[in-house]
Amino acid sequence: MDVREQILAQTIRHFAAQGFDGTSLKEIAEAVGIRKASLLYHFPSKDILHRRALETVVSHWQEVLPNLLRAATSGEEQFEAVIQETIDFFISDPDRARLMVREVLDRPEAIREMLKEHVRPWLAIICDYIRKGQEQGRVHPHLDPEVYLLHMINMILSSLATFECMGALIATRDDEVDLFTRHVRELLRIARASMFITNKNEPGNIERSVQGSGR
Amino acid sequence: MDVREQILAQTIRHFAAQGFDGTSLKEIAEAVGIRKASLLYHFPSKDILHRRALETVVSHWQEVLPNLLRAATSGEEQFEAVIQETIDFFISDPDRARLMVREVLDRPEAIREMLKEHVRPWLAIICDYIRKGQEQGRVHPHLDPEVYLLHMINMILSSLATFECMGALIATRDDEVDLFTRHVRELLRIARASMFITNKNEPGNIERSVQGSGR
DNA sequence: CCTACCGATCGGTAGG
DNA sequence: CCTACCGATCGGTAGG
Repeated sequence: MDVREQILAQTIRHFAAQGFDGTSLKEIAEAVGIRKASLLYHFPSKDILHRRALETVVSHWQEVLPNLLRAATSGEEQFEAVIQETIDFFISDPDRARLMVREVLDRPEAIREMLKEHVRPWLAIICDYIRKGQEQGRVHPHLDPEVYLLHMINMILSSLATFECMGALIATRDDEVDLFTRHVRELLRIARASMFITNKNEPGNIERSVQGSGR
Repeated sequence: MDVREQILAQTIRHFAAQGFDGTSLKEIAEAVGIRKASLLYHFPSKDILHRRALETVVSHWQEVLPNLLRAATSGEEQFEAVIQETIDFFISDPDRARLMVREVLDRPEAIREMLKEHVRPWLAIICDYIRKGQEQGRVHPHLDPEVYLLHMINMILSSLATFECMGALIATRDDEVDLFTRHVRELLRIARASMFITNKNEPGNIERSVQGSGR
């Protein structure tokens, strides 16, 4: 891995843990093993470094997104596959979720414009499928598709961003299931139960997400 | 309102919007209309100011919490009253939600200990009522009580903290219902539909929350 | 509650 | 990729 990539990786790590204002260029440089002035040769300002770090996360996401949408073109299993893929993406590196939540809090206007331009069109497509499900009587008639999806995105992002801390509220049980697996399982159950009209409400298969985390 | 209260109010505002590291004592002092050195007479360090600001929010919450629990002592309506009260508390000042989410990201270990000591005992009480509901067949048998509550707390907190930004993803409709009302309505619907075994899935009455926001 | 001031650290530049 | 350095701002103190 070349220096530029190392800088970006450490930037994401540090910004996710301490935020933009809480991280100095010196910290990042030393985590890479160079001097601050050398870092500023690769990225001429802290703002530009910040922008490039965000682009790294967002572009990874935009590579995955088309696959999600292909899976979302029909019924119940496909919908769950989308939720599962989204969860997997952020499980594979929780710093992505933390960075995005911080960004929403720190620069709401900039993210607003980004969402409008790059996320809302994709959301509209999924909403159409949800409305079809409502016409077919498979999806709860009172569900508000746009707002439902917003809540799911928000729940996935922030529950993974805060799990390490908020998990302290969950009591350990005597069975073999670890906290994180229960967390993801319940997340999927809530998404499913609040969407579909059905009697079956089993936990379902989430083996992939468990393998995806390294817990 | 005396100076000390003004300082705390402006501290909560600024920390919520820009975070601890992104806010200087000079900014807070000038928002109150005094000099930085005068602020440091009332609160001898930035860390102490931070602690007092947090205590202000948490103690407000702890005044409200017993009322919630009293409402939570039985059936379906009571449960919804608790969710509604929690939502109302954070709607009445969204900075509370933003500050708490930031705190979880910035100081996870400190918050972890706080949650274990002050929140987990209350949660255990609510969990018992959920388990009773499961025995009576009113609550989904696969629901994981602790984890479910964690997701609800997280969803309420972070959806209100990020609504102003994330709301950009919701398309405006032609009817009379504004975005924020739809947001809270869907939040309640998800909480209800993922918990109770029932056919009725109406939006329900959320007039209080709409009045509580000043939108 | 103020003015005046402190050392430390910040992001960034010059020059090699 | 480095050393050496810049002005600005930070949290905090002295003294009144």
